[in-house]
Amino acid sequence: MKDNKNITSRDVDFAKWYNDIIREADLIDYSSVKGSMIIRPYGYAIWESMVNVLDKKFKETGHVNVQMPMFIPESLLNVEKSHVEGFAPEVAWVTHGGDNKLDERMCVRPTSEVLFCDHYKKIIKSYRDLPLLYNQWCTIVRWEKETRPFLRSREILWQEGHTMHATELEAREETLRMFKIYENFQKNYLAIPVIVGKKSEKEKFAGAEETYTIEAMMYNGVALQNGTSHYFGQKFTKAFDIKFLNKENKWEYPYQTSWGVSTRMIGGLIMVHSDDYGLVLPPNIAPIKVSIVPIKNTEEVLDAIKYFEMNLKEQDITFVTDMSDKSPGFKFAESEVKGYPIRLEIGPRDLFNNQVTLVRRDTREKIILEKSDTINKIKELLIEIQHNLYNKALERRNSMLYNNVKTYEELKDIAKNKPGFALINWCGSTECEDKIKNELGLKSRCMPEELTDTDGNCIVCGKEAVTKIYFGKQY
RNA sequence: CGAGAAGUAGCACAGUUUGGUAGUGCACCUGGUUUGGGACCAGGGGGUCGCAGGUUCGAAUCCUGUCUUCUCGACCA
Repeated sequence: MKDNKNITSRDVDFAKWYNDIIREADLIDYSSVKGSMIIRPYGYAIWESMVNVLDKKFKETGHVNVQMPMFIPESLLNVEKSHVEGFAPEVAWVTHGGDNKLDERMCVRPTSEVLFCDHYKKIIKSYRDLPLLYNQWCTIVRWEKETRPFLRSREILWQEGHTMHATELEAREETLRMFKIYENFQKNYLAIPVIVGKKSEKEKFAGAEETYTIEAMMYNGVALQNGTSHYFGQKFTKAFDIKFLNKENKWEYPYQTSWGVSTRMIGGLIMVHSDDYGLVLPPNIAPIKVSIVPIKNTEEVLDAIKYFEMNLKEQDITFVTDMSDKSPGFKFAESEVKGYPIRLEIGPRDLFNNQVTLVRRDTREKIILEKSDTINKIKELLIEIQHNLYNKALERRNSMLYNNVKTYEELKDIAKNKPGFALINWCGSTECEDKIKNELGLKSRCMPEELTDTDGNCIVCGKEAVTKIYFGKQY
């Protein structure tokens, strides 16, 4: 069996492979606006699958959905200084309404902290109004210079949670609670092993006191920031003069968080699991779990298909049946391109023996089994494929993790010859961080909480290290 | 935003050097034969050659501008 003839091999040209997968699986189309992609039905179905899981988890933790305006008047964006400095270079401005120039220009939201604050200022009066746990599903715009499908676009489809709390402790707990939900989601649903931790001062969100990040490693060792959760303290609430009366009848500024994930996760999903035959989707997130392929349209085959369709429906297992007049070989290839976790081949030869052929997408192994065992085997396999994909990704990631880097020379060698993440001792200074970036092209990923104990000095300047931190190339 | 490459049918590309009626493969439609790893035969449809100017009797082809895509960098959460 040969590789898919329309897909460049992953090991030959990773970037081209990535674009080929997206095209062949019908995930997106390019639009006439740079970096503003058209998400096609199958791509959107993957996003919907993510939305369904996350939205449920948000609601379980007490959050409610709202919809804010998409425009931000310039004066509103300017309220919090470090925030506007971070985002101003990449916002799109609306200057006209029809032919009339606006008195005040407005940007298209690059993120909605200030919109929420503007609203919260009006509705927060008492400690009884807190906590306020809002989320919105929406698109935002950031005028990126270089764009890539899913990984970096100008228009971004995402979710942003914005919450207000009476105490610092509550807000910090919220930041970590949502961070944990993201982490578990990526592990358990996307089957992506992630490295989590705090961002450095230099890399944190504009306006945040602390940024927690989920860092995923792609097949080629490059990092993808796949979600963030921010603790703001009272920075914005003071800037916006948002106050509430506490139980002692005294004015206080509430504490704030925000957190978000985007369709970038689809890019991560592709670059972690997919192969030269096409997309590979973990069963827990795949919109369609089983593809049914009739080998020949005989009466027995059609009857068997009806039987399986009925049973799958009963078990709530999503499926597609390819009844087109394409040849079986075409249908096999097609269901591999689409990444359906399990393929059920039904032909006269198997049926004659009361059997069917099952093919798992992750290993492409063919399994022949009794017709009556099929549904149970499918249920079993969906779980096994999920685990296998995670374990394979974990093994691969660990093979590109360098946790024992002691010198700058070693780091240099990794930057040049070994794709992946390197964990180093760091003094905490932006100077040393910049030096690594400028000389080696690596950016800091995060400081993992459980690995903060240092065992030496900063490998850049030799001063006492205050933490361990991962560095790597990023998308 | 800098350097480089590309844009011709849904996809992949030839044609551009040397200006002269738009091509190939796959995909698509119709009919038939097929069907266990991308079927075969016959017939058919589809492109103002990214867009806008210019040069010319005549532009896919030459010139200018612009947009989009890709690669590498810079920027960027």
